[in-house]
Amino acid sequence: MQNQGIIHLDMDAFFASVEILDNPSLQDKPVIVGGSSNRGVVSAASYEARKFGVHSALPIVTAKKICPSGIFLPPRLSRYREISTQVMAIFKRYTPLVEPLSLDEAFLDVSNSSSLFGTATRISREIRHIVSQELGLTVSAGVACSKLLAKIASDQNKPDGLTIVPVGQEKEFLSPLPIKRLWGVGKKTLGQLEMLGISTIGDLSKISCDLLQKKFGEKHGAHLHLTSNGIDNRIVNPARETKSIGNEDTFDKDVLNLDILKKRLLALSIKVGERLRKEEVVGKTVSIKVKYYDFCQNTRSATLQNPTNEDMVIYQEGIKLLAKTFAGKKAVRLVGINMTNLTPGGKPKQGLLFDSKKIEKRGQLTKAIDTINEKFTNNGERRKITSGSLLD
DNA sequence: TCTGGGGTCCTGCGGCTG
DNA sequence: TCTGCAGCCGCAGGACCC
Repeated sequence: MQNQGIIHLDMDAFFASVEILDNPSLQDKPVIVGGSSNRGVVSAASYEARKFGVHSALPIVTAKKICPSGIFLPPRLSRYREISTQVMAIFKRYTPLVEPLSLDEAFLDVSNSSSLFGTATRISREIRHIVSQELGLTVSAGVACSKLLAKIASDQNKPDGLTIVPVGQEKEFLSPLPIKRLWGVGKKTLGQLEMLGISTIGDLSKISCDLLQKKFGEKHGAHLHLTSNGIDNRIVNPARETKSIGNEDTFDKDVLNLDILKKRLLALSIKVGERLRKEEVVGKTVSIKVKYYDFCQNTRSATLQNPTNEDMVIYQEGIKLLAKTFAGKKAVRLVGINMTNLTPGGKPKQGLLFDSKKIEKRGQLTKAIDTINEKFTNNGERRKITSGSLLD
């Protein structure tokens, strides 16, 4: 018999709840956290705002129309990160096996914690109580024998709910649920499944793995078959490595001017470089993303000879890639830059031997700039100074 | 409604290499 | 020397998640 030792914990309307926590006069008001410009979307909405139909990913413009009394606030990511660290620390009092999925949710494997703290159900009750007492926030929990079921369960009784999937009743729990509740079923897959006349997880579980693989590809098909049958053998992994680090920005107005695009790309390269150095990793593949006014998008990537975390190297490669897109010919809405192929290493690898002094100097300069920015930057989100050479 | 920003993973294609 | 093939890898795009 499988052990019912997996808990999924999910903070309720996290960003909005933190805003209310910091400003209690917002209590019971429709708080909407989202992008500062009218081009943004909703990141989080309080349950009061949800009564108006506001939900995450809804365009801000629409949210303002359907909820004119809404209190619209820009996101304060550094504050949310701070609270998230405190929440995760509470989780870790019960088990070292905590796998954060994002700032506001995590899986816990408490299979080996029962002698100290009792059953998974008891632990999840206790955690919810402590988070509420110590931080003033509510969290919903799901308890089951697998990550898949725990995650679906935590969503059953939101907000401030606890759902337990008893061992042996996994199929009964899953069968009547709509397929969109399944991890990996988004808009496209949902449409295709509906065309096959499938509406519940129970319906899907009756379809052969072969057919699903033909329709959705080998991996995705097999995944749908297994999960719809309640099979999920993934373990809780507390040490998941970051695979990529990137930043992107949407312009207030579509941009045709290449100089403006390059300047934004520079600012983004600096952000990415800073983050790589902070994480003490170097990246080997640079990718850029360009989204045009018509929402078509291009991605271009190139793999460097030597991995780097230097702003200038990232930027220069980004510029080369930008030249391979329609930027400058077609108005651009968004530009982004991303590093993948990450490996540990604080120092960028040297390219040519005779460049070693220059690289060392550049490294020292970059480090000094990072230190100054760390000291003086507000919220860690806006860089105050930069290396003049980067602007050449 | 008019569509962000941070990611992960997968698929398909084409080039390179043995 | 040329051709065909398989396997690998880089690249581009897409779907999905929060």
